[in-house]
Amino acid sequence: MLEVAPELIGATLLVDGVGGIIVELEAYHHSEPAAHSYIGRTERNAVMFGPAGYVYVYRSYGIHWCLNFVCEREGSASAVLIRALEPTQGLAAMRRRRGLREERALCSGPGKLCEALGVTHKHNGLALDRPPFELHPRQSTPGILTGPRIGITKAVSKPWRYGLKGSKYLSKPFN
DNA sequence: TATGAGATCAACT
DNA sequence: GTTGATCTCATAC
Repeated sequence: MLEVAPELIGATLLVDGVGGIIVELEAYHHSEPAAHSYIGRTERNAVMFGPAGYVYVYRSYGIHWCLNFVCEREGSASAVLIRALEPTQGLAAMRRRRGLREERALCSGPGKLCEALGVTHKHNGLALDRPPFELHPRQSTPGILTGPRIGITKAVSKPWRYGLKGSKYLSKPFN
């Protein structure tokens, strides 16, 4: 999973033809307390215990949705949280859903990203290679930054946050 | 610019 | 009953 996560940086994610380039994500593994799958399989996180290439969506703070890709590794439940995109496709649709905002604020965070792409719990458990999802591998290897994860209260120090170097669309800058 | 509160709900204890 | 992988807006420097 830690090998797969950086590969997704620079890839293009589309939902129903709307989306962009993944510029930031975080890795979660069920062996560390910050992950939802840490405690074990429950109704909510069941998708993470399934095969790779599926989407896990959950509600955060009662308000927002967060989008994850399941990355199976040796049968363990692991996933990457998609934290930010660089919007490239369907800008008009994203603005309509998010309200009029500056472009760099459309997808610069997990909750914003889901709202912009129209992702909700209805997408939980869907396959990444089937409609409405589309995932295109990147063409070249970009500069990748790593750092501690954001917005969690456990295992804060693990440097499992990945970002696209120099991107203006990160939820928060890397140091 | 920086900090702080409020929104709002599903899953967990 | 509590908590959280968040965001936005208001108020205070």
